[in-house]
Amino acid sequence: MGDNGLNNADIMCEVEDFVINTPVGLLAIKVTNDEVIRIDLNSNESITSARSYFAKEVQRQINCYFEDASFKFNLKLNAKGTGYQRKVWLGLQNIPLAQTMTYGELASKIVSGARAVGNACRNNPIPLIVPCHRVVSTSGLGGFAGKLDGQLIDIKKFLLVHEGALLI
DNA sequence: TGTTTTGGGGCTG
DNA sequence: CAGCCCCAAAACA
Repeated sequence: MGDNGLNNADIMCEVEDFVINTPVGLLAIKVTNDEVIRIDLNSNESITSARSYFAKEVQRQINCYFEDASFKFNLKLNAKGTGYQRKVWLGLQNIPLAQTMTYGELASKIVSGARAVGNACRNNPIPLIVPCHRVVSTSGLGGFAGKLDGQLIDIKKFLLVHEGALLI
């Protein structure tokens, strides 16, 4: 890491943005040549096509997931965050399909606190693939993408139903 | 229900 | 560095 806070990779890699349509609305996706950097839910941008080979592959895998929730993503991810955040995000990826865990349960696994886990989940730059939707509150669904209710929570609910972790 | 405790992160000075 | 505020929680009465 240099003084300007950038890795060499940040300088060298070209970034491609594209927007796809999914059952949970438009997703704005940001990739480099070989890594997923970010996924934004509820994008307001219009649909744009994936250009690079890698971008097309990301689009293909996301379509596969919406077709069949048991599809396993095989994509290189580059989620930028603090050490703690990365630890939480790693924990998220270890929650099996169709299962949920409470913020407190995940916290005890990594020797932390429930609210701290929630904070890190809120800052997850790659929702969907890093499955923060599988973490719920003891007294309900908890939040999603920084929101406690509304459209985003409907998406969280949809994903859990899609995966079979939640009855309709 | 409401109140209290909680653990990281980010901001400010 | 310290102090302060922000939260997608949880425990408890």
